[in-house]
Amino acid sequence: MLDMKFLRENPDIVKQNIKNKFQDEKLPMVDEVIALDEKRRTIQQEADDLRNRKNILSKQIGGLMKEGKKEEAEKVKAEVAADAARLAELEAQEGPVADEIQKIMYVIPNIIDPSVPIGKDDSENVEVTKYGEPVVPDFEIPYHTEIMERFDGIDLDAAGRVAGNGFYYLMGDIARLHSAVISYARDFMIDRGFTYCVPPFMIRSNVVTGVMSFAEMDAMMYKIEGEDLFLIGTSEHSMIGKFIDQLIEEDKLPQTLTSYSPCFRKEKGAHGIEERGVYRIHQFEKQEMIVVCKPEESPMWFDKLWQNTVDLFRSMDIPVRTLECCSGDLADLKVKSFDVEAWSPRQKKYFEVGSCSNLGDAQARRLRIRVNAKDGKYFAHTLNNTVVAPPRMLIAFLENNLCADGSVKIPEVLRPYMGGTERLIPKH
RNA sequence: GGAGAGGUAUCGAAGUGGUCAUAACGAGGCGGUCUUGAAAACCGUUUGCCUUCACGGGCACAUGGGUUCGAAUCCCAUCCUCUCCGCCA
Repeated sequence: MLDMKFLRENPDIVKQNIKNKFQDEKLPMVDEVIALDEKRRTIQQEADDLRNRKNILSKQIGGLMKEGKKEEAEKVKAEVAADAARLAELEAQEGPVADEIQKIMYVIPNIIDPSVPIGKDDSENVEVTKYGEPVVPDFEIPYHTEIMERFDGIDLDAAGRVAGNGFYYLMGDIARLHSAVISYARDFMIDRGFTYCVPPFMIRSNVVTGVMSFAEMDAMMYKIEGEDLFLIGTSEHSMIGKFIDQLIEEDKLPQTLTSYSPCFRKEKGAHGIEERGVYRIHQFEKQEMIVVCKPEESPMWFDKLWQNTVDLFRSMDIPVRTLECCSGDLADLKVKSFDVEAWSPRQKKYFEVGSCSNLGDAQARRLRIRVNAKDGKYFAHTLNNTVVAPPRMLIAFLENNLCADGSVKIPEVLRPYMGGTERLIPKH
Protein backbone atom coordinates (compact mmCIF):
# COMPACT_ATOMS: atom_id res chain seq x y z
CA MET A 1 0.00 0.00 0.00
CA LEU A 2 1.34 3.39 -0.98
CA ASP A 3 1.35 6.51 1.13
CA MET A 4 -1.60 8.68 0.05
CA LYS A 5 0.54 11.79 0.28
CA PHE A 6 3.13 10.22 -2.03
CA LEU A 7 0.46 9.29 -4.56
CA ARG A 8 -1.10 12.74 -4.44
CA GLU A 9 2.23 14.40 -5.07
CA ASN A 10 3.58 11.88 -7.59
CA PRO A 11 0.66 10.61 -9.67
CA ASP A 12 2.90 10.27 -12.74
CA ILE A 13 5.34 7.97 -10.96
CA VAL A 14 2.45 5.83 -9.74
CA LYS A 15 0.92 5.66 -13.22
CA GLN A 16 4.23 4.80 -14.88
CA ASN A 17 4.71 2.06 -12.28
CA ILE A 18 1.28 0.63 -13.14
CA LYS A 19 2.22 0.68 -16.84
CA ASN A 20 5.52 -1.03 -16.05
CA LYS A 21 3.54 -3.80 -14.42
CA PHE A 22 1.18 -4.09 -17.41
CA GLN A 23 -1.89 -3.38 -15.29
CA ASP A 24 -3.24 -0.57 -17.46
CA GLU A 25 -6.77 -1.32 -16.29
CA LYS A 26 -5.75 0.19 -12.95
CA LEU A 27 -4.59 3.51 -14.45
CA PRO A 28 -7.92 5.34 -13.95
CA MET A 29 -7.79 4.44 -10.26
CA VAL A 30 -5.03 6.96 -9.68
CA ASP A 31 -7.10 9.98 -10.69
CA GLU A 32 -10.13 8.42 -9.08
CA VAL A 33 -8.43 8.10 -5.72
CA ILE A 34 -6.96 11.60 -5.96
CA ALA A 35 -10.47 12.96 -6.53
CA LEU A 36 -11.80 10.93 -3.62
CA ASP A 37 -8.97 12.16 -1.43
CA GLU A 38 -9.81 15.73 -2.31
CA LYS A 39 -13.46 15.08 -1.53
CA ARG A 40 -12.41 13.54 1.76
CA ARG A 41 -10.39 16.59 2.70
CA THR A 42 -13.18 18.98 1.78
CA ILE A 43 -15.61 17.04 3.93
CA GLN A 44 -13.13 16.87 6.77
CA GLN A 45 -12.48 20.61 6.61
CA GLU A 46 -16.15 21.50 6.93
CA ALA A 47 -16.84 18.81 9.53
CA ASP A 48 -13.83 19.85 11.59
CA ASP A 49 -15.02 23.46 11.59
CA LEU A 50 -18.45 22.37 12.81
CA ARG A 51 -16.91 20.17 15.47
CA ASN A 52 -14.76 23.07 16.58
CA ARG A 53 -17.86 25.23 16.93
CA LYS A 54 -19.65 22.50 18.84
CA ASN A 55 -16.70 22.08 21.21
CA ILE A 56 -16.55 25.78 21.96
CA LEU A 57 -20.30 26.06 22.53
CA SER A 58 -20.40 22.95 24.70
CA LYS A 59 -17.77 24.44 26.94
CA GLN A 60 -19.84 27.61 27.21
CA ILE A 61 -22.85 25.56 28.26
CA GLY A 62 -20.82 23.92 30.98
CA GLY A 63 -19.84 27.35 32.32
CA LEU A 64 -23.37 28.72 32.15
CA MET A 65 -24.84 25.70 33.92
CA LYS A 66 -22.33 26.10 36.72
CA GLU A 67 -23.30 29.74 37.14
CA GLY A 68 -26.95 28.70 37.16
CA LYS A 69 -27.85 30.63 33.99
CA LYS A 70 -30.19 27.98 32.70
CA GLU A 71 -32.02 30.04 30.14
CA GLU A 72 -28.86 31.25 28.43
CA ALA A 73 -27.54 27.71 28.38
CA GLU A 74 -30.71 26.58 26.60
CA LYS A 75 -30.15 29.22 23.95
CA VAL A 76 -26.63 27.97 23.26
CA LYS A 77 -27.95 24.42 23.15
CA ALA A 78 -30.29 25.46 20.38
CA GLU A 79 -27.31 26.84 18.46
CA VAL A 80 -25.51 23.52 18.68
CA ALA A 81 -28.65 21.72 17.55
CA ALA A 82 -28.83 23.96 14.49
CA ASP A 83 -25.51 22.58 13.18
CA ALA A 84 -26.20 19.00 14.20
CA ALA A 85 -27.99 17.98 11.02
CA ARG A 86 -25.26 19.25 8.70
CA LEU A 87 -22.55 17.63 10.83
CA ALA A 88 -24.40 14.30 10.86
CA GLU A 89 -24.70 14.52 7.08
CA LEU A 90 -20.95 15.09 6.69
CA GLU A 91 -20.08 12.38 9.17
CA ALA A 92 -22.24 9.93 7.26
CA GLN A 93 -20.06 10.60 4.20
CA GLU A 94 -16.68 10.41 5.95
CA GLY A 95 -16.68 6.65 6.53
CA PRO A 96 -17.73 5.48 3.08
CA VAL A 97 -15.33 7.85 1.33
CA ALA A 98 -12.43 6.68 3.51
CA ASP A 99 -13.37 3.04 2.82
CA GLU A 100 -13.46 3.67 -0.91
CA ILE A 101 -10.03 5.29 -0.77
CA GLN A 102 -8.58 2.38 1.15
CA LYS A 103 -10.12 -0.13 -1.20
CA ILE A 104 -8.37 1.50 -4.14
CA MET A 105 -5.12 2.05 -2.27
CA TYR A 106 -5.02 -1.66 -1.44
CA VAL A 107 -5.10 -2.48 -5.14
CA ILE A 108 -2.62 0.07 -6.48
CA PRO A 109 0.72 -1.78 -6.73
CA ASN A 110 3.80 -0.88 -4.73
CA ILE A 111 6.52 1.06 -6.56
CA ILE A 112 8.97 -1.48 -7.94
CA ASP A 113 12.72 -1.13 -7.56
CA PRO A 114 14.39 0.61 -10.53
CA SER A 115 16.54 -2.49 -11.04
CA VAL A 116 13.52 -4.72 -11.78
CA PRO A 117 13.43 -5.78 -15.46
CA ILE A 118 10.29 -4.74 -17.32
CA GLY A 119 8.27 -7.68 -18.66
CA LYS A 120 4.67 -8.75 -18.81
CA ASP A 121 4.71 -12.24 -17.29
CA ASP A 122 6.90 -15.05 -15.98
CA SER A 123 8.17 -15.82 -19.49
CA GLU A 124 10.16 -12.59 -19.26
CA ASN A 125 11.83 -13.29 -15.93
CA VAL A 126 15.58 -12.89 -16.12
CA GLU A 127 18.23 -15.39 -15.07
CA VAL A 128 20.73 -13.67 -12.82
CA THR A 129 23.40 -16.21 -11.90
CA LYS A 130 23.99 -19.99 -12.09
CA TYR A 131 25.71 -21.84 -9.32
CA GLY A 132 27.17 -25.28 -9.97
CA GLU A 133 27.25 -27.44 -13.10
CA PRO A 134 23.79 -28.58 -14.28
CA VAL A 135 24.68 -32.22 -14.88
CA VAL A 136 22.59 -34.62 -16.95
CA PRO A 137 23.64 -38.20 -16.09
CA ASP A 138 23.84 -40.92 -18.75
CA PHE A 139 21.09 -42.97 -17.10
CA GLU A 140 17.43 -42.13 -16.96
CA ILE A 141 16.10 -40.18 -13.96
CA PRO A 142 12.56 -41.30 -13.12
CA TYR A 143 9.76 -39.07 -11.89
CA HIS A 144 10.31 -38.19 -8.22
CA THR A 145 7.35 -40.22 -6.94
CA GLU A 146 8.79 -43.25 -8.69
CA ILE A 147 12.13 -42.78 -6.97
CA MET A 148 10.34 -42.42 -3.65
CA GLU A 149 8.32 -45.58 -4.26
CA ARG A 150 11.52 -47.61 -4.76
CA PHE A 151 12.30 -46.74 -1.14
CA ASP A 152 8.70 -47.35 0.00
CA GLY A 153 8.87 -43.67 0.81
CA ILE A 154 5.50 -42.33 -0.29
CA ASP A 155 1.86 -43.37 -0.17
CA LEU A 156 -0.28 -41.10 -2.26
CA ASP A 157 -3.18 -43.58 -2.50
CA ALA A 158 -3.69 -43.60 1.25
CA ALA A 159 -3.37 -39.81 1.35
CA GLY A 160 -6.05 -39.59 -1.32
CA ARG A 161 -8.41 -41.74 0.71
CA VAL A 162 -7.74 -39.79 3.89
CA ALA A 163 -7.47 -36.18 2.73
CA GLY A 164 -7.80 -36.15 -1.04
CA ASN A 165 -5.58 -35.06 -3.88
CA GLY A 166 -2.77 -32.71 -2.85
CA PHE A 167 -1.68 -34.57 0.27
CA TYR A 168 0.92 -37.27 0.90
CA TYR A 169 2.20 -39.78 3.37
CA LEU A 170 5.99 -39.74 3.48
CA MET A 171 7.35 -43.01 4.83
CA GLY A 172 10.55 -44.46 6.19
CA ASP A 173 13.85 -43.13 4.84
CA ILE A 174 12.16 -40.49 2.71
CA ALA A 175 10.22 -39.14 5.70
CA ARG A 176 13.43 -39.12 7.69
CA LEU A 177 15.22 -37.32 4.89
CA HIS A 178 12.43 -34.75 4.92
CA SER A 179 12.93 -34.07 8.62
CA ALA A 180 16.71 -34.08 8.22
CA VAL A 181 16.51 -31.36 5.58
CA ILE A 182 14.35 -29.19 7.86
CA SER A 183 16.65 -29.69 10.84
CA TYR A 184 19.75 -29.02 8.80
CA ALA A 185 18.21 -25.87 7.30
CA ARG A 186 17.23 -24.65 10.77
CA ASP A 187 20.78 -25.07 12.09
CA PHE A 188 22.22 -23.58 8.90
CA MET A 189 20.26 -20.37 9.54
CA ILE A 190 20.99 -20.33 13.27
CA ASP A 191 24.69 -20.50 12.36
CA ARG A 192 24.18 -17.41 10.24
CA GLY A 193 22.86 -15.46 13.19
CA PHE A 194 19.11 -15.85 12.68
CA THR A 195 16.85 -16.47 15.66
CA TYR A 196 14.89 -19.70 15.47
CA CYS A 197 11.15 -19.40 15.97
CA VAL A 198 8.12 -21.66 15.91
CA PRO A 199 5.11 -19.41 15.23
CA PRO A 200 1.33 -19.83 15.33
CA PHE A 201 0.04 -21.84 12.37
CA MET A 202 -3.22 -19.91 12.29
CA ILE A 203 -3.68 -16.15 12.09
CA ARG A 204 -6.54 -13.66 12.28
CA SER A 205 -8.07 -11.92 9.30
CA ASN A 206 -6.54 -8.55 10.18
CA VAL A 207 -3.08 -10.10 9.90
CA VAL A 208 -4.01 -11.85 6.65
CA THR A 209 -5.08 -8.60 4.98
CA GLY A 210 -1.90 -6.96 6.23
CA VAL A 211 0.54 -9.42 4.73
CA MET A 212 -1.02 -10.13 1.35
CA SER A 213 -3.35 -8.77 -1.29
CA PHE A 214 -6.99 -9.87 -1.52
CA ALA A 215 -6.31 -11.74 -4.75
CA GLU A 216 -3.59 -13.80 -3.08
CA MET A 217 -5.73 -14.40 -0.02
CA ASP A 218 -8.60 -15.82 -2.03
CA ALA A 219 -6.33 -18.13 -4.00
CA MET A 220 -4.34 -19.39 -1.04
CA MET A 221 -5.88 -19.21 2.40
CA TYR A 222 -7.96 -21.85 4.17
CA LYS A 223 -10.47 -20.38 6.60
CA ILE A 224 -11.45 -22.06 9.85
CA GLU A 225 -15.22 -22.38 9.99
CA GLY A 226 -16.93 -20.31 12.66
CA GLU A 227 -13.71 -18.60 13.78
CA ASP A 228 -11.80 -15.54 12.72
CA LEU A 229 -8.80 -17.71 11.90
CA PHE A 230 -6.95 -18.78 8.77
CA LEU A 231 -4.36 -21.52 8.28
CA ILE A 232 -1.07 -19.91 7.30
CA GLY A 233 0.15 -20.33 3.72
CA THR A 234 3.68 -19.70 4.94
CA SER A 235 5.20 -18.80 8.30
CA GLU A 236 6.06 -15.42 6.76
CA HIS A 237 2.46 -14.54 7.59
CA SER A 238 2.69 -15.17 11.30
CA MET A 239 6.29 -13.94 11.46
CA ILE A 240 5.61 -10.54 9.91
CA GLY A 241 2.30 -10.50 11.79
CA LYS A 242 4.32 -10.84 15.00
CA PHE A 243 5.08 -7.13 14.68
CA ILE A 244 1.53 -5.85 14.08
CA ASP A 245 0.86 -2.52 15.82
CA GLN A 246 4.34 -2.57 17.33
CA LEU A 247 6.69 0.33 17.79
CA ILE A 248 10.17 -1.18 17.54
CA GLU A 249 13.12 0.65 19.06
CA GLU A 250 15.58 1.41 16.27
CA ASP A 251 18.49 -0.24 18.07
CA LYS A 252 16.51 -3.52 18.07
CA LEU A 253 16.79 -3.63 14.27
CA PRO A 254 17.37 -5.61 12.22
CA GLN A 255 15.13 -8.45 13.38
CA THR A 256 16.41 -11.58 11.63
CA LEU A 257 14.29 -14.66 12.26
CA THR A 258 14.10 -18.15 10.85
CA SER A 259 10.88 -20.03 11.42
CA TYR A 260 9.54 -23.51 10.94
CA SER A 261 5.93 -24.23 10.08
CA PRO A 262 3.60 -26.35 8.06
CA CYS A 263 2.03 -24.36 5.22
CA PHE A 264 -1.50 -24.74 3.92
CA ARG A 265 -2.50 -23.60 0.46
CA LYS A 266 -5.64 -23.95 -1.63
CA GLU A 267 -3.61 -23.65 -4.83
CA LYS A 268 -6.54 -22.46 -6.91
CA GLY A 269 -5.89 -22.55 -10.62
CA ALA A 270 -4.69 -24.89 -13.34
CA HIS A 271 -2.11 -27.53 -12.50
CA GLY A 272 0.20 -28.87 -15.18
CA ILE A 273 1.51 -32.38 -15.67
CA GLU A 274 4.74 -31.49 -13.87
CA GLU A 275 2.77 -30.79 -10.74
CA ARG A 276 1.92 -34.40 -9.95
CA GLY A 277 3.41 -35.93 -6.85
CA VAL A 278 4.68 -33.61 -4.17
CA TYR A 279 5.47 -30.57 -6.35
CA ARG A 280 2.30 -28.59 -5.66
CA ILE A 281 0.30 -29.68 -2.64
CA HIS A 282 -2.16 -28.37 -0.07
CA GLN A 283 0.10 -29.00 2.90
CA PHE A 284 3.86 -28.93 3.20
CA GLU A 285 6.51 -27.91 5.68
CA LYS A 286 8.92 -25.09 5.30
CA GLN A 287 11.82 -23.36 6.97
CA GLU A 288 11.52 -19.65 6.33
CA MET A 289 13.58 -16.52 7.00
CA ILE A 290 12.27 -13.01 7.53
CA VAL A 291 13.89 -9.67 8.19
CA VAL A 292 12.47 -6.44 9.59
CA CYS A 293 14.95 -3.62 9.03
CA LYS A 294 15.58 0.05 8.34
CA PRO A 295 14.51 1.17 4.85
CA GLU A 296 18.04 1.96 3.71
CA GLU A 297 19.18 -1.56 4.63
CA SER A 298 16.52 -3.59 2.82
CA PRO A 299 18.41 -3.90 -0.52
CA MET A 300 21.46 -5.21 1.37
CA TRP A 301 19.32 -7.74 3.26
CA PHE A 302 17.60 -8.80 0.07
CA ASP A 303 20.96 -9.91 -1.37
CA LYS A 304 21.96 -11.66 1.85
CA LEU A 305 18.67 -13.55 2.00
CA TRP A 306 18.66 -15.18 -1.42
CA GLN A 307 22.37 -15.91 -1.01
CA ASN A 308 21.54 -17.99 2.09
CA THR A 309 19.27 -20.26 0.07
CA VAL A 310 21.81 -20.60 -2.71
CA ASP A 311 24.49 -21.54 -0.16
CA LEU A 312 22.22 -24.08 1.50
CA PHE A 313 21.49 -25.88 -1.78
CA ARG A 314 25.13 -25.71 -2.83
CA SER A 315 26.15 -27.31 0.47
CA MET A 316 24.15 -30.33 -0.71
CA ASP A 317 25.67 -30.18 -4.18
CA ILE A 318 22.44 -29.22 -5.88
CA PRO A 319 22.94 -26.88 -8.85
CA VAL A 320 20.79 -23.75 -8.60
CA ARG A 321 20.21 -20.45 -10.30
CA THR A 322 18.60 -17.17 -9.34
CA LEU A 323 15.84 -15.80 -11.50
CA GLU A 324 14.65 -12.23 -11.14
CA CYS A 325 10.90 -11.65 -11.36
CA CYS A 326 10.11 -9.12 -14.04
CA SER A 327 7.72 -6.23 -13.34
CA GLY A 328 4.61 -8.02 -14.62
CA ASP A 329 5.26 -11.18 -12.59
CA LEU A 330 5.92 -9.28 -9.37
CA ALA A 331 3.10 -9.40 -6.78
CA ASP A 332 1.54 -6.00 -6.08
CA LEU A 333 3.05 -5.63 -2.62
CA LYS A 334 6.60 -6.45 -3.70
CA VAL A 335 9.44 -4.07 -4.55
CA LYS A 336 11.77 -6.76 -5.86
CA SER A 337 11.83 -10.53 -5.92
CA PHE A 338 14.18 -13.39 -6.88
CA ASP A 339 13.20 -17.01 -7.30
CA VAL A 340 15.81 -19.57 -6.38
CA GLU A 341 15.54 -22.51 -8.77
CA ALA A 342 17.10 -25.94 -8.48
CA TRP A 343 18.33 -28.03 -11.37
CA SER A 344 16.20 -30.95 -12.48
CA PRO A 345 18.33 -33.46 -14.41
CA ARG A 346 15.15 -35.28 -15.37
CA GLN A 347 13.42 -32.27 -16.94
CA LYS A 348 16.73 -30.76 -17.98
CA LYS A 349 15.63 -27.41 -16.65
CA TYR A 350 15.51 -25.42 -13.45
CA PHE A 351 12.37 -25.30 -11.25
CA GLU A 352 11.34 -23.04 -8.39
CA VAL A 353 12.30 -24.10 -4.89
CA GLY A 354 12.18 -20.76 -3.10
CA SER A 355 11.24 -17.14 -3.40
CA CYS A 356 12.98 -14.11 -1.91
CA SER A 357 11.12 -10.81 -1.66
CA ASN A 358 11.64 -7.25 -0.52
CA LEU A 359 8.26 -5.77 0.38
CA GLY A 360 9.57 -2.29 1.15
CA ASP A 361 7.23 -0.65 3.64
CA ALA A 362 4.03 -2.12 2.14
CA GLN A 363 3.39 -4.74 4.83
CA ALA A 364 4.63 -2.40 7.56
CA ARG A 365 2.17 0.28 6.44
CA ARG A 366 -0.75 -2.16 6.44
CA LEU A 367 0.20 -3.69 9.78
CA ARG A 368 1.43 -0.45 11.36
CA ILE A 369 4.92 -1.75 12.08
CA ARG A 370 6.83 1.37 13.07
CA VAL A 371 10.32 2.12 14.21
CA ASN A 372 11.07 4.50 17.05
CA ALA A 373 14.17 6.52 16.13
CA LYS A 374 15.73 9.55 17.77
CA ASP A 375 14.44 11.93 15.14
CA GLY A 376 10.95 10.52 14.69
CA LYS A 377 9.06 7.39 13.74
CA TYR A 378 8.93 5.60 10.42
CA PHE A 379 7.65 2.40 8.82
CA ALA A 380 10.03 -0.55 8.80
CA HIS A 381 10.90 -2.55 5.70
CA THR A 382 10.10 -6.26 5.59
CA LEU A 383 11.67 -9.10 3.61
CA ASN A 384 11.13 -12.82 3.44
CA ASN A 385 12.73 -15.80 1.79
CA THR A 386 12.37 -19.56 1.71
CA VAL A 387 15.21 -21.37 3.42
CA VAL A 388 13.86 -24.66 2.22
CA ALA A 389 10.53 -26.30 1.52
CA PRO A 390 11.30 -30.03 1.82
CA PRO A 391 8.85 -31.52 -0.70
CA ARG A 392 10.34 -29.55 -3.54
CA MET A 393 13.79 -29.85 -2.08
CA LEU A 394 13.31 -33.64 -2.04
CA ILE A 395 12.54 -33.63 -5.75
CA ALA A 396 15.76 -31.77 -6.47
CA PHE A 397 17.64 -33.81 -3.92
CA LEU A 398 16.58 -37.22 -5.18
CA GLU A 399 17.05 -36.34 -8.83
CA ASN A 400 20.52 -34.87 -8.29
CA ASN A 401 21.80 -37.51 -5.85
CA LEU A 402 20.40 -40.59 -7.57
CA CYS A 403 23.13 -43.01 -8.65
CA ALA A 404 23.14 -45.41 -11.60
CA ASP A 405 22.58 -48.38 -9.26
CA GLY A 406 19.39 -46.82 -7.90
CA SER A 407 20.82 -45.78 -4.56
CA VAL A 408 20.75 -42.20 -3.29
CA LYS A 409 23.83 -40.73 -1.71
CA ILE A 410 23.46 -38.55 1.36
CA PRO A 411 25.67 -35.46 1.33
CA GLU A 412 27.98 -35.11 4.31
CA VAL A 413 26.16 -32.16 5.84
CA LEU A 414 22.95 -34.18 6.12
CA ARG A 415 24.47 -37.36 7.58
CA PRO A 416 24.40 -36.19 11.22
CA TYR A 417 20.64 -35.75 10.79
CA MET A 418 20.28 -39.22 9.19
CA GLY A 419 21.97 -41.23 11.92
CA GLY A 420 25.20 -41.29 9.93
CA THR A 421 23.62 -42.92 6.87
CA GLU A 422 25.78 -42.36 3.76
CA ARG A 423 23.57 -43.96 1.18
CA LEU A 424 19.90 -44.95 0.84
CA ILE A 425 19.45 -48.38 -0.70
CA PRO A 426 16.22 -49.03 -2.67
CA LYS A 427 13.86 -51.69 -1.32
CA HIS A 428 12.95 -52.90 -4.80
C1' G B 1 -16.58 -23.77 28.59
C1' G B 2 -17.73 -21.10 33.81
C1' A B 3 -16.56 -16.98 37.34
C1' G B 4 -13.92 -12.56 38.38
C1' A B 5 -10.60 -8.46 37.08
C1' G B 6 -8.84 -5.47 33.33
C1' G B 7 -7.64 -2.85 28.13
C1' U B 8 -5.62 5.10 28.92
C1' A B 9 1.05 8.04 25.73
C1' U B 10 7.42 4.31 24.67
C1' C B 11 6.30 1.50 29.48
C1' G B 12 3.76 1.37 34.46
C1' A B 13 -0.36 3.97 36.16
C1' A B 14 -4.22 7.91 38.10
C1' G B 15 -8.63 9.72 36.34
C1' U B 16 -16.30 7.38 37.28
C1' G B 17 -20.51 13.48 32.90
C1' G B 18 -17.64 19.83 31.71
C1' U B 19 -12.12 24.42 33.32
C1' C B 20 -7.27 17.33 36.03
C1' A B 21 -6.27 14.65 28.46
C1' U B 22 -2.46 20.92 26.55
C1' A B 23 -3.36 12.69 30.01
C1' A B 24 -1.76 13.62 37.17
C1' C B 25 2.18 10.62 39.33
C1' G B 26 6.34 7.25 38.29
C1' A B 27 9.83 5.13 34.71
C1' G B 28 12.32 5.70 30.06
C1' G B 29 14.25 9.17 26.10
C1' C B 30 16.37 14.04 24.99
C1' G B 31 18.75 18.83 26.68
C1' G B 32 21.08 21.19 30.81
C1' U B 33 23.32 22.20 36.02
C1' C B 34 26.94 19.87 39.12
C1' U B 35 31.55 16.55 38.23
C1' U B 36 38.40 15.27 36.07
C1' G B 37 34.75 11.60 34.07
C1' A B 38 30.59 8.77 35.51
C1' A B 39 26.70 7.81 38.95
C1' A B 40 23.37 10.30 42.08
C1' A B 41 20.66 14.69 42.73
C1' C B 42 18.30 18.87 40.62
C1' C B 43 16.03 21.93 36.40
C1' G B 44 13.75 21.79 31.67
C1' U B 45 11.66 18.92 27.70
C1' U B 46 9.07 14.60 25.40
C1' U B 47 1.92 11.04 22.29
C1' G B 48 0.35 9.72 17.52
C1' C B 49 -2.50 10.54 13.13
C1' C B 50 -5.38 13.78 9.67
C1' U B 51 -5.80 18.76 7.78
C1' U B 52 -3.54 23.81 6.77
C1' C B 53 1.56 27.82 2.89
C1' A B 54 1.00 29.35 7.87
C1' C B 55 -1.78 30.62 12.31
C1' G B 56 -4.86 27.21 13.70
C1' G B 57 -8.35 23.13 13.72
C1' G B 58 -9.95 18.03 14.18
C1' C B 59 -9.55 12.87 15.73
C1' A B 60 -7.77 8.97 18.96
C1' C B 61 -8.69 6.37 26.35
C1' A B 62 -9.50 -1.98 23.03
C1' U B 63 -13.30 -1.84 18.66
C1' G B 64 -18.22 -0.50 16.87
C1' G B 65 -22.89 1.66 18.06
C1' G B 66 -26.13 4.53 21.54
C1' U B 67 -27.66 8.40 25.38
C1' U B 68 -26.18 13.83 26.05
C1' C B 69 -25.31 20.57 24.46
C1' G B 70 -20.90 17.79 26.19
C1' A B 71 -18.51 10.72 27.28
C1' A B 72 -12.22 7.69 29.19
C1' U B 73 -16.41 8.20 32.60
C1' C B 74 -23.39 6.13 31.56
C1' C B 75 -25.93 2.11 28.20
C1' C B 76 -25.57 -1.99 24.34
C1' A B 77 -22.66 -5.30 21.29
C1' U B 78 -18.00 -7.36 19.92
C1' C B 79 -12.70 -8.44 20.50
C1' C B 80 -8.49 -9.18 23.46
C1' U B 81 -5.45 -9.90 28.07
C1' C B 82 -4.84 -11.67 33.08
C1' U B 83 -6.37 -14.74 37.54
C1' C B 84 -9.12 -18.89 39.38
C1' C B 85 -12.10 -23.27 38.15
C1' G B 86 -13.26 -27.05 34.46
C1' C B 87 -11.42 -29.86 30.23
C1' C B 88 -7.09 -31.51 27.67
C1' A B 89 -1.77 -32.94 24.41
